[in-house]
Amino acid sequence: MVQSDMTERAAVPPSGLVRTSSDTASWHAVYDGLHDAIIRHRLDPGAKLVEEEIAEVFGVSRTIVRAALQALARDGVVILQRNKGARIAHPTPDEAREIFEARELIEPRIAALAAGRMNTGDAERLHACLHAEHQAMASDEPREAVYHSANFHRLVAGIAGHQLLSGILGDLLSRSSLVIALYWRMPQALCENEAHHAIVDSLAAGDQDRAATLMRQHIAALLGQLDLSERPQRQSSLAEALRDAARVPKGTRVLAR
Amino acid sequence: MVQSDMTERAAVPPSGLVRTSSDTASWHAVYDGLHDAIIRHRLDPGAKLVEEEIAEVFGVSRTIVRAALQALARDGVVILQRNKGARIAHPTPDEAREIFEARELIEPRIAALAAGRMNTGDAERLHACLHAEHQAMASDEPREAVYHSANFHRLVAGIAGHQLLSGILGDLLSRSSLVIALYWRMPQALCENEAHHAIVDSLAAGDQDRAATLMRQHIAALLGQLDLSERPQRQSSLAEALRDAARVPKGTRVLAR
DNA sequence: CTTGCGTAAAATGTATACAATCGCTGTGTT
DNA sequence: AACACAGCGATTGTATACATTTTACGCAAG
Repeated sequence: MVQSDMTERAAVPPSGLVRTSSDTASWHAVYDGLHDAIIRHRLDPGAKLVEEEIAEVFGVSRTIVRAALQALARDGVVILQRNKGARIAHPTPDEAREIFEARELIEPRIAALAAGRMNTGDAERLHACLHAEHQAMASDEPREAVYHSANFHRLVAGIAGHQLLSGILGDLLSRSSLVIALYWRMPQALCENEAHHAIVDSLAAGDQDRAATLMRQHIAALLGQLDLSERPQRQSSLAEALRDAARVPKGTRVLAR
Repeated sequence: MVQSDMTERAAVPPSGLVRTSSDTASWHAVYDGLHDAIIRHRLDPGAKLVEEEIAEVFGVSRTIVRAALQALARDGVVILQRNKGARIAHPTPDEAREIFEARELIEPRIAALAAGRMNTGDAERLHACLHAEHQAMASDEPREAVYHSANFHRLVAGIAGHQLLSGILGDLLSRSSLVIALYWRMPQALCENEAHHAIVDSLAAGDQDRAATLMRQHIAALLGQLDLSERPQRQSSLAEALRDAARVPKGTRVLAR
């Protein structure tokens, strides 16, 4: 879904019409590709992002890649260190807590707003999302399930119709994805998408108070399922914990499946 | 406070030591300069920002300026349009409402957190800020007063000790500055910094509930003092409303006083 | 006087070249 | 064997050149 066949350079347009314009900034493609790879856990927290490699994969110059990395850095999913390059963010337990505290503050309001603006199409989309999440679970693909779970929250935010809060929450959800990759306790694998079902019900019923309450409880429960016991400083600074040698064998093209 | 004497080029370091390192990204200087100029209303909403001009003022290449502009765009204080360049953002009434609604949600929580972490130094700084605001008012400099007013909220956020929420609020405050420039009803000029005094009192008393309540009421009052009656689409798209001909006479160096 | 078009100037988009820095590796010393 | 350090390759930082696009201007036709 990232890109079709970017291994071979500039991707010449099929027809004669060149259409060089495209009113969206050209780094959006790189941004989207990296963002997707990050929140779907195809790149691990802390992983190094080398500009040249990314540029080659997407068939653009480092100029464009840098713009994309800077945007991702402002989203909080990438960390930029001067002269040291870019890495996938690696939230500390404190940061993880702050992210979920912020969600606990914002999402109940979003749920309440959404409850007041639901239409049939919205309900349909929410159910489709829940179905996808359930199916991923059934297929034993927890990564996909977590991804769809986050999408559920994005959908609700879209329904709420508050551009600003939706945008803020979007960033929080992206970072939540990193937090889950790091601190999620798998044990009770079948989390509790019951919560999502209950939220959909309250939304469909237009019950703003109940939607807000359920959402707040849901976020609190999620936070409770994280293991935020202080690990040591974690890789980086101590010989980089063997340079991730195990998970990225050596010259593995870590991007582009 | 932005820069000392930027009319003449690159600001050569005073001593022989060149100090090329500086672990902060080099576009920060440009970012800070522009950001300060924007939130202090030295640049008006909607104003064009030409890369080459800015580059000349700060003595850097367009590469750096572009990075700064992109960062400002993600803050929501600058708008980037492909092939059309950058402009100071010009929030619509809807966006203005959303900004203050978000503040109404977030700032009470921040106030409550701050009330639980006050120390004497904090109280001192808050009082100093209030004093600066009052003095600016007395000197008939409403711009400065509004600036210090925003700083008051930034200070409270700093005391709260929640990095994430502070960061989010920082962006909201920057955008609020634009909203105020556009929609503030001056009539009752001496706004009501009584509200700020009352908030400081509740913070110093460590009364979390009262701090939260007062803050919520304060934000609501601010929102009420805006005139968000729908103006037409406002400049841009209709011959740019004469290209600001009135306020920027022609080749005026709009930056650098 | 207005409208339309074509050319020129200005501004932005992108790639590339080169400089600066980092981090690894191998060599020598204690 | 452990450590320090010099050198080199890899990577990032910044400026600049060039392509593309927008915008401004002038001239002619209606």
